[in-house]
Amino acid sequence: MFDYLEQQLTARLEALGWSSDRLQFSRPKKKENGDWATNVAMTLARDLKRSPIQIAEELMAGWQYDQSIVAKFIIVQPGFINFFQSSDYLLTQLQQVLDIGDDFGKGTTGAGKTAQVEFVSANPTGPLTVGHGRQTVLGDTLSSILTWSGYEVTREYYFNNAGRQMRLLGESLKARYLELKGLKMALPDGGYEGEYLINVARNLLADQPDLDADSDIDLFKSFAEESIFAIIKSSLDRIGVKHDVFYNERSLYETGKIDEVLALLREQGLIYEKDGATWFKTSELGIEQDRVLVKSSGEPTYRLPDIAYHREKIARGFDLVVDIFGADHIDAYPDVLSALKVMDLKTDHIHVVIHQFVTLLRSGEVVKMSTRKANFVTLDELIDEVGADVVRYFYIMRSASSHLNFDLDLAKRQTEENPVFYLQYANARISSIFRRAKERGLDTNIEGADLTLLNEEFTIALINETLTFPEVIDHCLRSLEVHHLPSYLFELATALHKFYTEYKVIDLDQPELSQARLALLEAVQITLRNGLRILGISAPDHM
RNA sequence: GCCCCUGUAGCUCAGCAGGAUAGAGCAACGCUUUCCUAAAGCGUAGGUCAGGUGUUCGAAUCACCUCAGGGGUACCA
Repeated sequence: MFDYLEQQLTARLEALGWSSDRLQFSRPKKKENGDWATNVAMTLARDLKRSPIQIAEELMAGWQYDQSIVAKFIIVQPGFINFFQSSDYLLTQLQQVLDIGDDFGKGTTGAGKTAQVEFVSANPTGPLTVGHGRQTVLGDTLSSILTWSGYEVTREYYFNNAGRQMRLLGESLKARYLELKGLKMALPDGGYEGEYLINVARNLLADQPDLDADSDIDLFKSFAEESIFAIIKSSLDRIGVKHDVFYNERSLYETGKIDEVLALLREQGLIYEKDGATWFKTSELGIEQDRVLVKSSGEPTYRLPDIAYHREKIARGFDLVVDIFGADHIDAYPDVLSALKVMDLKTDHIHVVIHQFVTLLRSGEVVKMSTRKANFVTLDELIDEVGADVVRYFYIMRSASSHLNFDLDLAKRQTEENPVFYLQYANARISSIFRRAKERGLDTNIEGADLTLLNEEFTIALINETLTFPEVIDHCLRSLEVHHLPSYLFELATALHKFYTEYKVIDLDQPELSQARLALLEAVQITLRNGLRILGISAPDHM
């Protein structure tokens, strides 16, 4: 209908010699204002120096519209033109949902295109925390939206298993290991104090009991890395996330990509040495101060491999690249982009989604989180407490740019009034009605149902809500914000519950009407299931 | 100091490609179950959209300023 209106109105504007540049349509909030509206008459009023109402009337005078799409249109103060869809159109759309089924809502925006989503990317120094969890679910859900829109998506995890932090980790494990053998040894300065490392040390002791203070640190380091990666991957698995590529930063050194970047930047005269370190002259690129790329110790800072990695992302030819970062990484992003631009690379297709922090509340107190300190809450613990479905929903129900308050007590206490269960219940309710309908001997085959019987107020509302699904997916895609989807599904569930209380689906005296209503419920269930599938939340048939 | 995010109902937050009377959940109060799952539905109450100025026919939405909270501003990642 949108396409039809746009094409029709554009033609009419042009016929009158008026500009169609500012033609736009919106969905009115109130149903008395129709299904689609345009404000074009008001935006033209200034240029044409006439009243919006007059303009609208002249524009629409004598319009012969397709009655299988548009039922009527009205011109109202202060100058809106409101369009009402025909019931033919509505029911045709509904029939299409039934025909398309599991594919309802899929878009073609990304057809034939590739996308890469980088998320989590936590180094293997500790279990995933509640903070990582947000990024995990955000990235995974966004990936699903992209897949749903036709993209071929690569979910990627970038990690670094070398450098100062990993060395500290190895030393921390060594200290824990020796501690278990009764040898008092202090953790290194700034070392990892978390309990999980004691467990890793226990496993190492069981595996290799003969290590001592003189043993090679690399041994501890690699054992720690393997153990912790196993923990991380198990958390990801529990929450239903699977990465396609684990990209090791080290490979950038081995293939010489790091040196290439340095050479390219040097060619541009943007590299200099000072105090034994190698500096990137970011001050020439509009950034406040210069940055160190290689420390005086010879080790690069994280910026250099980040630049090389993103150069590789571009070289790998993705049509769309999305980085999901926590707010603490916000500073690196402009450096990386400016470096890429200096190297004459196109960066328009690289998008960065920055999510704000998760504040965890327990008993009304803010829980401080730090991987290196002992007191943090892991994603695993969170899943243990509230379950994977609830965790996934809570993480994406808010926009990424909002600070997220995750109240553990509330999440646990409220399990029965949780929005997740509200959605799942809507789905289960439909399944239940179908089961009951069969028991009562109704024909639950919806083929050939007479949809024209669906004409009551809340029925129409439910159909409209169902048909909005593709627009919601599109909105998520354009904004790279996934929280619109859970909001929408919640509204759809509300419309369903409302419908359920108003009308009886199973009515043995009116089998045709029952069949038509079952057909509608089928369409609603298709939509709920498709939506929940994207969110990675289960859709049980019983509650 | 500078950069990013945020400020909307008691609480948690949607809405922010400018549109018509600003929404939801929770909390509060009241109502609905001989009938397809009440994990539901309906109603009442609750707002100077942080404050100010500007742009516009029209601003919660855009611009600028101020205030408040969070994050960053490392030869940590």
